[in-house]
Amino acid sequence: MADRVRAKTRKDRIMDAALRIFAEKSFQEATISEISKEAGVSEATIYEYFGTKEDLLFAIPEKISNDTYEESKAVLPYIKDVEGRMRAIMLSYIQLYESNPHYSALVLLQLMSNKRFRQTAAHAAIRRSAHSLLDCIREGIANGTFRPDADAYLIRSMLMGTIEHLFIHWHMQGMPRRDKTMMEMLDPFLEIVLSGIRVRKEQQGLTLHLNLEDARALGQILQNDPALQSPAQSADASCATKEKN
Amino acid sequence: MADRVRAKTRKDRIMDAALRIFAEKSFQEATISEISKEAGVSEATIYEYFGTKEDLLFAIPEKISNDTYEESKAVLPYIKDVEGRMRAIMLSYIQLYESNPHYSALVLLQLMSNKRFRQTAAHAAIRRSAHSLLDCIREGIANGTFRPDADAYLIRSMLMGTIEHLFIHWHMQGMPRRDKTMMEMLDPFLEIVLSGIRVRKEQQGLTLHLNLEDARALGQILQNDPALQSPAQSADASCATKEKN
DNA sequence: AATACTTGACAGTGGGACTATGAAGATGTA
DNA sequence: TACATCTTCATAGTCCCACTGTCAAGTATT
Repeated sequence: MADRVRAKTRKDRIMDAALRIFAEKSFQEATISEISKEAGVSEATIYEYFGTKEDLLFAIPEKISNDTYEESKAVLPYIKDVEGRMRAIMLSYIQLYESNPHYSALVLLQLMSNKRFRQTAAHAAIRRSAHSLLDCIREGIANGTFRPDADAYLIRSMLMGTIEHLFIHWHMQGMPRRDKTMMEMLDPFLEIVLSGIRVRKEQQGLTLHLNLEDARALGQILQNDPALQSPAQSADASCATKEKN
Repeated sequence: MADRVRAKTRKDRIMDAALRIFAEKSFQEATISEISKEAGVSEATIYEYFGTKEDLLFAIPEKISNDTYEESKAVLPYIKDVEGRMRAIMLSYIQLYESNPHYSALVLLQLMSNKRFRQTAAHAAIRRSAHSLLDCIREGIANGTFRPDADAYLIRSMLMGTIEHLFIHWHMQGMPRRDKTMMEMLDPFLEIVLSGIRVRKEQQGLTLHLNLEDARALGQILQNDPALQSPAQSADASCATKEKN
């Protein structure tokens, strides 16, 4: 029993050391002997737990990927509106990547382009997360939040691709430079994407774009109209008016 | 002289073979001996032209990256409006990636995450292309096409990140599956991004959103107004009216 | 014909992933 | 305490591959 615990910490020590070294150097440039020294175990022990160097690599992201998916699966049902759910998913991605830079470096720089990684338990968890984002978008299209001609796959690629691109460059050109945090960029980013696929609220009615001159003229007309003299100065609550600048 | 030509074709044969093999397997799994057989030269010859396997890798994308940049540099000045120029850049990316799948696999899957590649001539050319996209966005912000609070870096990351994401997945999960071509997705994609950062045309005036009922009431009022009896039934040409569905 | 340059064949060298083996501990059980 | 089992380690060795060095055989160039 104490045995099991010991074994577990040993295994974890190996994975911790490997994560650090794989992320800082790269999978290819890291050596098993280096990892064994860093973890304080012998090389043979590493080969006992993980058959090959690549198996070790694939084992590392498994736990964290799974936990992240399970957590979001638990939380998402409580968020009713589609956009809020999408925002929550994106936020959890950003937080995951930002607070585990080694993990994100590993996944985005080393694993993303590895064909064998795609047949891995860790990748399955990542795919499930990505799928829940796709589901949100589809639901938004189905329930009339988003335009029916929106391409759900494209939207998801925009959301994920942008975040991944930002983090890849964050990792590549040394992390320091970056005036804005990722978190601060999320809402402006989402607003651009979502505003581009939302169904316009006034779909059933009419939209008038007036320049200042014309607006004044219209105001005059309405003021002079006898039908409007009795109520307050504004016409009706159901006539939404939006000012720009 | 004939010597030089021979040398050049030999060098090119090596790079061609290497590109194919690096892209189909991967840099790590490819061997020099394999490339030498495919190119029909001896291993020693490869080491003569390219000092190391990695130097060979870095040499491959140099020409095509440079040519692409030079071509766009020649064409872009003829496109006056910023959005058209941005579309041209994106289109050239897509065409480059789509018609040279080996090249895009190499750049997106093998080189993107290689720190040493960033100090390479090929990467410098890629950076210049990316910079011209950034310049377009900044110009759009400066000349009032785009909103002044738009984040040029974010926009560029959206544009590049989405395309890269789409192509990475195109390469990874076997290229077949994909009902729409990348080209068909470009305009819907651009429209989402651009509509999210454009300055609204009627910024100086007023936008009225009316439901059907209110629109009819307004119509009544305008019809009854004596000031509007003489001209045609429509108010004024400068009053833009847009109908939705 | 003579010289210089290019290419190829081949034999190493070294590093690192992985295997095999047996000894030394650690743990559990009678 | 004695014995059996399981884990860890150290060591030695295999294999593969990038890379080096050498030399001989072409192939221009003069």
